[in-house]
Amino acid sequence: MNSSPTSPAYLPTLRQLMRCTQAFERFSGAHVKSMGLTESQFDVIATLGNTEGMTCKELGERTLITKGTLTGVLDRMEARALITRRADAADARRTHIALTRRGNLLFAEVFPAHLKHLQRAFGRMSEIELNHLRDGLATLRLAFEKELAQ
Amino acid sequence: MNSSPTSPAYLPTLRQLMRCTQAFERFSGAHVKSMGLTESQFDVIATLGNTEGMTCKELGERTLITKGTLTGVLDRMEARALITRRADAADARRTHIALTRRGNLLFAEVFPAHLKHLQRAFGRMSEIELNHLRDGLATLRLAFEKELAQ
DNA sequence: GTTCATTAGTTCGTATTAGAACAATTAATG
DNA sequence: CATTAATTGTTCTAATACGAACTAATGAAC
Repeated sequence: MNSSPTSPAYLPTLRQLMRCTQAFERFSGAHVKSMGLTESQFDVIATLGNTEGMTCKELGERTLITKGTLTGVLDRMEARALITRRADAADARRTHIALTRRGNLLFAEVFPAHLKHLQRAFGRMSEIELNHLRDGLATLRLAFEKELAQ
Repeated sequence: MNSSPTSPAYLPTLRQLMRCTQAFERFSGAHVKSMGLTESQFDVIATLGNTEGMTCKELGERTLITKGTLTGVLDRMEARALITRRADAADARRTHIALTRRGNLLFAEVFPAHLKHLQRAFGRMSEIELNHLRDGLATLRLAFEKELAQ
């Protein structure tokens, strides 16, 4: 049936990883978009909410957005007056990013609503199942990172 | 510490899902790129390899690339003479995509090499762990798709 | 204290990415 | 058969996405 020399046993897991992530992005993205934001923009707002703000570097690490991409995302959010860029007094290389008053209002509106939306899907799994899944994902992630480090 | 009304229990799982997928894409993408392909182009080659070819629709469903994106990916692969587009005789709406001789040579070269590369990371987990992870991911994916259908 | 290596952000080039609108074609229905 | 609905792929717009090169600024080493 399959001409390859026995398909690796890990392929179904990889396949589910990609399909699950894609399903999440469709499910989450559709809702976020209905609130006038992209997934990246929502991530930035969710990360900056309830904080004093942070540098681009830290924001990028938390949102998994690389710095080159982050510049453009922040440009558009700054144009919409959702965030501000402020030079760091102590270290002129750093830029401090924070939500504006308007950004905070949006955060308060969309963040709880989105958590509630996600809850509808995650609520279909038990906490035990979710914890097992979390651990399995963490193990696999470490495997990738260890191999990448070599 | 956290001003939100108790953070949902599913967030750590979601976090690991995104971080795991991103780690995979870095690990896989770096290797694929070293062979002169993008992740999407590799997916197309891997899907078309050892087949008679297929329509854009089927190719898109298997690779998880939406049709609007697929057109551009195929354009660039056609320009590199890796794939051909052939009109379907029975149904003029359909386009039949297949690897060229050159595409097949590339497939035979990069596909086994990439499976071997991935094996290094997945080999760090037992088959039992991988199967549990696969099942957990499948369950969560279904949860997203069911909610999306409503 | 000056040179060298690092770090933080921006800019740039190339390639996705999703979704909506579109054209061409086929199917379904009366 | 004619009209309508559904399907397939392309085109278009806006927004990522990544890495490499670049600039400005800080830190390290001597």
